[in-house]
Amino acid sequence: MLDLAFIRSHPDVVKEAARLKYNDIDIDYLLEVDRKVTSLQREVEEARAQQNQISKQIAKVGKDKELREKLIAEGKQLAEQIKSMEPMLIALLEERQQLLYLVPNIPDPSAPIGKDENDNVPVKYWGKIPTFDFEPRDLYTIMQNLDMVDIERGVKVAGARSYILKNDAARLELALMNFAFDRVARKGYTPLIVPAMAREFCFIGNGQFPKGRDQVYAIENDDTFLVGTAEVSITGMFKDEILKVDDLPLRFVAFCPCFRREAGTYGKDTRGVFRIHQFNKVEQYIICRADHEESVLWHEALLANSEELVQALELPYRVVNVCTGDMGDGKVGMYDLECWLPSENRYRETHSCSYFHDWQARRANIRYRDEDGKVRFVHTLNNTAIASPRIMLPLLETHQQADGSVKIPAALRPYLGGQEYFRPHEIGAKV
RNA sequence: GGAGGGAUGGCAGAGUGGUCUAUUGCGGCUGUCUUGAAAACAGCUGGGUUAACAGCCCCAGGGGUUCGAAUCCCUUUCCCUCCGCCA
Repeated sequence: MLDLAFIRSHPDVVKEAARLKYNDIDIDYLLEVDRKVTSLQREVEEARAQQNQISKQIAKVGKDKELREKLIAEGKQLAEQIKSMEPMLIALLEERQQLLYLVPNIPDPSAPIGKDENDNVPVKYWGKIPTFDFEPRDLYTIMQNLDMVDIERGVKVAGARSYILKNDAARLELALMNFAFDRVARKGYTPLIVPAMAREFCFIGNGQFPKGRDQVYAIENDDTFLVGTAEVSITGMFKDEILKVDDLPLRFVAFCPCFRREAGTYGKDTRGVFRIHQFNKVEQYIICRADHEESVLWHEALLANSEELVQALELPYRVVNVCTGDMGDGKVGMYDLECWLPSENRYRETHSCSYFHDWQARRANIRYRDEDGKVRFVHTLNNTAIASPRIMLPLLETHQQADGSVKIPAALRPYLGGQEYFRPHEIGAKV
């Protein structure tokens, strides 16, 4: 959410941002609604001020019955007048609020201008693209050979885009979570395990609602929804709080199961476990002072953290600067980290690193008192640390061996009891 | 799931229909005093709205009664105690 005062004074800047983000919000209409709100609000407030005056007089009047009756009649009339204006005012306020939720943030001038992921600009490449002296298998085949996954029974239990990780894949997922959790926590990020279900305000706060409502599972009979990322829960944690500037920045590394409906993706990435409804993720999240330079600094730091993780997993990757049309309404800037996927002979997204300035903070009303005692909205940022099974695609494909086994990167071995290779049923059994 | 009790400003805690539309204490800030600090004393000390304010709004959220609601009524949420169930 942007500052309404900013939209009023810079409508053209906001319109341009909406254009760059392919967002069809009608700013002129918003401003028209806003004008109606302020004029009606003034009328109501003036009537209320009068009413308050009369109430005070009534309290003081004492014995004079005649005067008392007269004042009560006046008060009654004002009460009715206010009552008649209020429904319209409430409706207008609500309409303005809903429109405000749809106004995108202003992208940073450094963000590439473009429509979709094809316009994202690679800014960094790391690692050597692997070559194989055998015919490399794709993830699904590797997992089948190692008896790591049961798609059919997953679908039987939970429907399309569901899966069951078994044997070494199940162990690998936990190891990956632990690996990322440990490594980021050691940098001073506070480890959290946050709720996977959250109330509506959390989703409005992080920007998932109202626009992305169709991507979220609602829990019947309860006012909660399943989160698609820990970011939702963490934003909700600090709703309506005023933080101390000395406590900033708050840095978190959070584990949480994630749920996504993936509505409208039928036929996309249907094979295997690339695009699924439920997965596990360790997320990085930062709340810092309202300062652009500081936001940018942390944005780079978050990216560097993820790069270190991926480097430790010995996975070639590239970083792309995400273009305006692909980055989402709330974001000022966004990097995607994409790992090389041998089976597709291209890079695919495994991490997403964003900064928001105060766009989320305004929605969730998260503020801090700065050194001068002034209350300001915080800045928020987040980035994936590791998401699985998505990361298994590059991991298992890149490190596969001619004999069908998979070599485990050294950095991950401590989390797998020192194991060096995944081989069929070395641990676990056929089901 | 059942029964009961609660929710007030950073914290504690008064206030059960209007006479200052939030008493007071703690904490915090400033000043006096002091070489400095402590103590003592004095003053200040929530958020929002608005171009701004002496205006208006906020006593968990929403609705109602009333000329007037922190206060009365309904409702939702959350917390606490007890019972039941339970990993």
